[in-house]
Amino acid sequence: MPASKTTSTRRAAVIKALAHPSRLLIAEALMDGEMCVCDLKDLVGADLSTVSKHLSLMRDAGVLNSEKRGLNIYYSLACACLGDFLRCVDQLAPAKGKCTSKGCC
Amino acid sequence: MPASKTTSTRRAAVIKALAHPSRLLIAEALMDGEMCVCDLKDLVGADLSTVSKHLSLMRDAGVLNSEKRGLNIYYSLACACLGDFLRCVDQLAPAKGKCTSKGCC
DNA sequence: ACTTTACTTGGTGGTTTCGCCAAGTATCAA
DNA sequence: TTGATACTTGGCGAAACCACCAAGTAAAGT
Repeated sequence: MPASKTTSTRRAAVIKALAHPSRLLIAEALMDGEMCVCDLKDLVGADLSTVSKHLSLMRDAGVLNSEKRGLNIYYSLACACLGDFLRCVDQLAPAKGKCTSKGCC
Repeated sequence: MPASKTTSTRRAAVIKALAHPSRLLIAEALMDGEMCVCDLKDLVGADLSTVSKHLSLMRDAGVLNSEKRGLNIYYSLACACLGDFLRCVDQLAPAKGKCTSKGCC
């Protein structure tokens, strides 16, 4: 069945939440487990408010969950499937050449 | 191993190429096989120049291939992995609720 | 109550993206 | 070679995005 326009729009909103270097870096880091905002700030190296806005955006898109414990707010991946997602991305943007890795295309 | 900033930037560039409703719609349509620009124009419902620019962007990002045959230029997916990619996206943005489908999370 | 720490929200200016129109290129047919 | 079709490229205004600063909120310690 062909995808409808509304389906594509909904999916694109999720993809957009990952389509920024800092946001993707955050998501990749969270694959190893939850982190608080201050740790992610150090990772990204941007202003705290900037990181916070990235995190809110990703949470609103459904990519992240957040939980407050004491003074800290811990963010975690909403879904463990990010690895498959990135495997596809890396096939599309190989370091060199075109889809030469095993099992690709 | 943790992802580096340059890795995230390279990946984000690919993801960005799919992070737009019209571009994603195009990619989804091409899962069923190649199409020429004029067919994709009808699918998207935008100006021909707009569609052409979306296609160029996706090709430059490595998502699409293009081949000229006669007057037409046929675009096709560069990688068959898009299905896995979208499966993950749909888990992140379920129509309702949170990751309730089988095999998710 | 006051301070500190951790984070969010509002605002702002600079950059990027987006979609259309107009003009250009390339291929094929007559 | 003239014309038609298929697509690309340049340019422009409108909208969205991004990163910082400043100010606000919330929990915990003193």
